[in-house]
Amino acid sequence: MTRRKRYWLMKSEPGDFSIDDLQRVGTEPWTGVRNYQARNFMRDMQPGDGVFFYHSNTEVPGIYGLARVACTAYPDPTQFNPKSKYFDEKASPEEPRWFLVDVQYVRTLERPLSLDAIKSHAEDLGQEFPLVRRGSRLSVMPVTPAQWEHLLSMESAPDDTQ
DNA sequence: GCCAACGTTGGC
DNA sequence: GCCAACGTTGGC
Repeated sequence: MTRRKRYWLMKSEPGDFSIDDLQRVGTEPWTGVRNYQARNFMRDMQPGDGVFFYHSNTEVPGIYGLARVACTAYPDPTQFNPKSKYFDEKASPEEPRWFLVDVQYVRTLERPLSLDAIKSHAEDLGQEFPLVRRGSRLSVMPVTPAQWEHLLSMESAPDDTQ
């Protein structure tokens, strides 16, 4: 069963785990997502899907790199570990609550796409793009092929906002 | 560090 | 099932 490649944006605090960390390790299980909507998106992912790696909670928030989904979703092991800060006492291996995918490094952007720059293209990206919607805290979100192309083109075509 | 926006929890 | 309280996210 194949389907067309999809695209996603995944947020991480660089102090926690940055694109440089991903480059170092190559592939990383995306642990710790504890939001149902974000979890559902991860369950929709398929190997090969494209990922924008977004740095949040940092001096210049924005897209810093590209990654790819490395596997289909499986239970997040941290939910079963009482010592983990992501432990969930209501989850069990028989009935896991939280799922994740492995994310594989592709490349670091030569010029990061700052949130400011992305916002300045909100018109082209469409109002439904969660990242530029006010108050959106979603840490995993879908990106349409058109949005993916547009954001990538911004990397090579710096404009007014840079 | 502040705080607005949002999701979750739990009393009723 | 409502909704107030609380905790978290994340830009600024």
